[in-house]
Amino acid sequence: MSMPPVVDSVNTSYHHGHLREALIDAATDLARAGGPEAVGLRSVSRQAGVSHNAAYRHFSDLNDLLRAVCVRAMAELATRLEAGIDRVHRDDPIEEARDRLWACGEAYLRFALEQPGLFRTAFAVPSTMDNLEATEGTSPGGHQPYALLEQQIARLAQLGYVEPGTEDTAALSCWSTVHGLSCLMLDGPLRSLDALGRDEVITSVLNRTTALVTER
Amino acid sequence: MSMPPVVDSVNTSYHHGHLREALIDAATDLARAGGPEAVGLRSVSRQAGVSHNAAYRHFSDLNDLLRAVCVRAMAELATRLEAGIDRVHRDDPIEEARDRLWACGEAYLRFALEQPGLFRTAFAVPSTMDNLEATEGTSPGGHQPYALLEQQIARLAQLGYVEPGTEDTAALSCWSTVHGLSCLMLDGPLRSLDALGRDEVITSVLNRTTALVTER
DNA sequence: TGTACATCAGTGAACGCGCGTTCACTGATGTAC
DNA sequence: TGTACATCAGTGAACGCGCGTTCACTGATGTAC
Repeated sequence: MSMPPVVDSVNTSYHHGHLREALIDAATDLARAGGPEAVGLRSVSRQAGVSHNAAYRHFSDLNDLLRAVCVRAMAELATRLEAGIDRVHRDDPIEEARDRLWACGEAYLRFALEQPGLFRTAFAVPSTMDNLEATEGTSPGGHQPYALLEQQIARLAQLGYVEPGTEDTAALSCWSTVHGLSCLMLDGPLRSLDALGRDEVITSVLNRTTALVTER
Repeated sequence: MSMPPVVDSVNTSYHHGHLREALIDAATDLARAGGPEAVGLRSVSRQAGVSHNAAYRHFSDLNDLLRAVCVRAMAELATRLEAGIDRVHRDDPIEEARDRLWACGEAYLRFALEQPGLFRTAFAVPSTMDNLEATEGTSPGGHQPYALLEQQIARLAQLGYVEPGTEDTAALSCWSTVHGLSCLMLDGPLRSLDALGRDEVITSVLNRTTALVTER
């Protein structure tokens, strides 16, 4: 039951020791560079410097590996959101709550633009055809990013700036807007915008969206 | 210069006559069923009942074919939006304009849910790495769906229900929201919602979004 | 403490698949004289 | 009107690729006695 030895340098021994984690790391690198399409059992094994069959000791098949990478990517997005939120401190609690909602949306968009591969991977959860029970895991509540958004909305509701009973709709609307703008700028018709145009669009849409939530 | 003969029944002759259109039709069928990933030169040729090389007489390569299918899918989306908008007639012009914006969004979401394959295909325009000039075609203005949305916003502005100068932001926000909700329900964390839950979410988010535009 | 053995975690060869693309070809069509 | 010929639009075989997966294997580890 003892932990396998930790080897920081390149492991040349037959037994790897941390292959599962190493494979997810490698898959994340590939996803970062090329999106979920770049994640394959062979490509990942190659990236990890291991024979293409070793992965089967740790994942039942490709989808199993993909799921793990999606979870990792989603967690990375959540970390970014949290960092963006925690950076905001204001004397006025109302101002703080509003700016934190804003920062949450901005971090989401920045992550999408700076890490398009990972962003797409986070949402490329393999279809659940072969794994019915996994359906439960796809409810919005289970997603850390959504939970963070809900917290900001809840805080605003607490301060009386969101009509009671409309928190869910407010959160879903915000999420939709920010997610949609991300998609439009990544793959969609807004993809050809330059950095300046992007910033303008981001600012104006975020202002408009948070204004909807906070003023009333 | 005469047009090739129109053959309605299955064409058994060596020369097809309308192969280009037939290939796009076949590709659209495949995209409808399986999304853009299902569109390949071989699969499409097979679907069209033609040897896998014939496509090269009409398309320079796979991306060329894919682009044609994207255009077709986007046009089909636009047709749906137009139908949804044109169905709305009210005595009060303000009510009409607001309901038309609502209908526009609803048609967008319905198309995404009813034709997920085509919807994803519409936005899966091949990357422009190999075709620099195509970049110009990806500005939002060139998209029929966006143009239709802009018309509704412009009408509301004309009636004094959108602050002058904010039309662009309003349109982009609406588009982002509706597009984002589509993505979240198709591939994303909202995919496991049942029909009833979807309808609730759609209604509440659309109400909220159009209210933002029209009341003020 | 030493040894036999089960178990685990890797390796490497092989299978079959569908793909995009290229090649030489052939059947059909249209045109010049 | 008839014929020769260029052009066009298909065919079918072949190449090379990367993929997921299976198989028999082997080196390393841990455990029972």
